[in-house]
Amino acid sequence: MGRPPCCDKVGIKKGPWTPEEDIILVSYIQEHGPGNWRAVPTNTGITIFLCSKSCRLRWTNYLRPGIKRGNFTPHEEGMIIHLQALLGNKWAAIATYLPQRTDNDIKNYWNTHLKKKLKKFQSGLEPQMAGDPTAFHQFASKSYGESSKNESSLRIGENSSVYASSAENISRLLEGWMRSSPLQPNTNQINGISNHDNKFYGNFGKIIPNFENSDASASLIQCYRPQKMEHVMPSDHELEGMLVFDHHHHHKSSCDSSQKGSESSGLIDHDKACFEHEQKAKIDGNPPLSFLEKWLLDESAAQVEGAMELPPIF
DNA sequence: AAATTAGTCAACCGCGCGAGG
DNA sequence: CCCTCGCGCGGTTGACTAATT
Repeated sequence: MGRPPCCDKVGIKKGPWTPEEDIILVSYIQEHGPGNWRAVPTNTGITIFLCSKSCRLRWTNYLRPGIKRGNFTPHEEGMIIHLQALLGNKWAAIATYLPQRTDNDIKNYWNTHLKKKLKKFQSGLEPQMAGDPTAFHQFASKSYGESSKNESSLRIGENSSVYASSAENISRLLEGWMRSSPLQPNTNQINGISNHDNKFYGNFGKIIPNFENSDASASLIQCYRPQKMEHVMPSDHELEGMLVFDHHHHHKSSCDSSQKGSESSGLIDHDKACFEHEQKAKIDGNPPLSFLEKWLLDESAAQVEGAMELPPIF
């Protein structure tokens, strides 16, 4: 079908996204919820804007609350390897198991890191092992299983408790952020954040009503200060709070799954994908996700592997 | 210090699918 | 049925940065 019509219009700007555009997009989504992307460019009141497709992409891959940036943990790495072996290059499906990561992120990580690792791994294998498609998978299982012991909070089966943590965390964090804003002259460096930075982020609050207490604001701030934010909101505890947004929608989407069509509740792509994937899997005769989850998260996954017909990995 | 190469990742593009007319 | 539209996905590109020469 090609490019969406809105992209062909003369005067439609293409990326990269500016902070101002991000703010407008976030504030719009805050008000209307994600979805109905077609309407976003026209309703934002800006004539020169990015096409709806770009808006959706920017939101899902960058601005959406709860997105974790930075290095992948061994646990996440292991999960990706597991899931890639199971599902193939179904990055969206894989991303449903890593709620904090986007499909784009996972795809990039696979292409830039894991592919290389795999190559290295295979070249370092004994000839007979190199031909064994499960070898890398087993290698991943090991690291995945070991890291799992220390990262139980990331387990899918316990996601609900993770997500159920209070959103107040974000508010508190943001309060701290906004308080140390430009009007306080002598706070040159707070947690590595300069006055200039404070001024910049403090201004978000002026532009967007209730910005300080919004999930999106946390995400937006994180986007623009990825390194320094590690000092400010790095902990899993605090990140958990950000996930409340996702969980709320996820729960909603699961409960409201009977509501067909383009409901304005603003289903997040990820939630939709998760639900659809599960339905699809049931239809296709693939193991339902609940089973996969169990299998994936079972620390004795290696034993199960033997019982389960795995598709060739590569 | 400058030039070159390699690595990373945000963003774009093309395609397919489903819904609605 | 057929067509159009909106959306989502996977592959790819290209700008930027870091590392190396």
